[in-house]
Amino acid sequence: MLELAILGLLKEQELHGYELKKRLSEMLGPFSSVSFGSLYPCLARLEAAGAVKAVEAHGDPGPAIPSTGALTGELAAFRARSRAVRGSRGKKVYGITERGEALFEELLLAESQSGDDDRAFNLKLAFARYLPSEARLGLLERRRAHLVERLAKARGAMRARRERLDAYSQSLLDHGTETTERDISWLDGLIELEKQEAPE
Amino acid sequence: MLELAILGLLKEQELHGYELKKRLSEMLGPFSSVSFGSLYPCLARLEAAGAVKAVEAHGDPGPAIPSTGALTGELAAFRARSRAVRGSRGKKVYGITERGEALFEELLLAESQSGDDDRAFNLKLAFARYLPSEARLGLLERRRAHLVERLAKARGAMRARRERLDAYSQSLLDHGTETTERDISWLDGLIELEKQEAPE
DNA sequence: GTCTCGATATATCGGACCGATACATCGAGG
DNA sequence: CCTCGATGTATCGGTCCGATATATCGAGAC
Repeated sequence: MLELAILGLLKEQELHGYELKKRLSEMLGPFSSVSFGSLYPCLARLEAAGAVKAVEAHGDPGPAIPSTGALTGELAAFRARSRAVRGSRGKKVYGITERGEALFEELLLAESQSGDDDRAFNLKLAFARYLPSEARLGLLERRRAHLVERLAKARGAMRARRERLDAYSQSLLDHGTETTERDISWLDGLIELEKQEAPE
Repeated sequence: MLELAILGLLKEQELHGYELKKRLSEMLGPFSSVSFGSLYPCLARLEAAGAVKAVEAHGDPGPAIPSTGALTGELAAFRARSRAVRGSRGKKVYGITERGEALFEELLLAESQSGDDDRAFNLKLAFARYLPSEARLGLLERRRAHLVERLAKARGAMRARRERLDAYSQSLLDHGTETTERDISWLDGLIELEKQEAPE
């Protein structure tokens, strides 16, 4: 799912990894932030897949690299190759390719059958402006259905086992249930808005 | 953190993997449930570390295994070895050891500097009855401080960048903020209760 | 009686993501 | 000049996950 986030941000603007992480954190809140240990490998994957591409670092091209001591010809050549694509502070600025745009669409539309459902939904909603209205509505309603199911299962479990749980676990479960209810109300608000804006 | 959950459940009762998963799901709600792909390797780790131990499967010892066709001596010997520790349906029932009890205490007290903070807190709260009152209060107040900090950071980011975000992202962030506020209120309730029960 | 189906049960595999860590450069301030 | 903190890229080991394979058991169909 990180792919989706990166591609979505690069759609608007060319960025390097570090900046990408900052944008991501402010987009999804300081919770659920992304680590470099995921980000850089993911960028490498996307580059290998031809979905993003390191672009010429615009702005100041940086000083000549102060070659520290004697460099073998090999290393000097490598640095020369890097220089074309790295900015002043060794930045590698990435841009999205056409393949990347296509991949973005695909990921955004995909029924997230896999995994991390909360994270995936939040991410998709953050890029919902790229979806046609009916797909947006579908996303919201699928999410709502999911939460309603969750809630039903939680209530069932509570009815069956309440007496076996101590006060802390009960409070935890109650709070979780309440949070899910509020999530559903919030979704209802968004769905309402969505329908108003596309009535027919 | 899965270790903590497993040890906590085995503290109360000897269980096998499948049952462990069910208990875990009902303890933490149907969200944030644990997969077998984590559970079994984790049980193996704990067994290797001497924190849990496969115990004699009580109840019916199961029928003689209907050895399907010809078995090599190797395989027959292996099955014989397993038989001692597996119940009727091939169940492997685990119990906690003294090392496991010690590990549980350690994990429960540990300042969860690492990782998955939400999950870790929920888990610890679910086992809070094993903590002395002041440690419980510490857990709650550390969590509260964490959320307050989160909230401050989120608000700061919002003030700075609100105009750059579309309506969907804004709604997402607002909802997240509100949820965090409610989490804090909930914690305040728990802290209040805790203080009433141990006033001096 | 036997056949099939769903629940019970254990286990492994590849992959995503994380925290820790290492390393280098830059700018501000002492 | 020098150190310190922010910027910046990258890798490593490990945890957890979903998918999948495999096998047994009990209930109900027929």
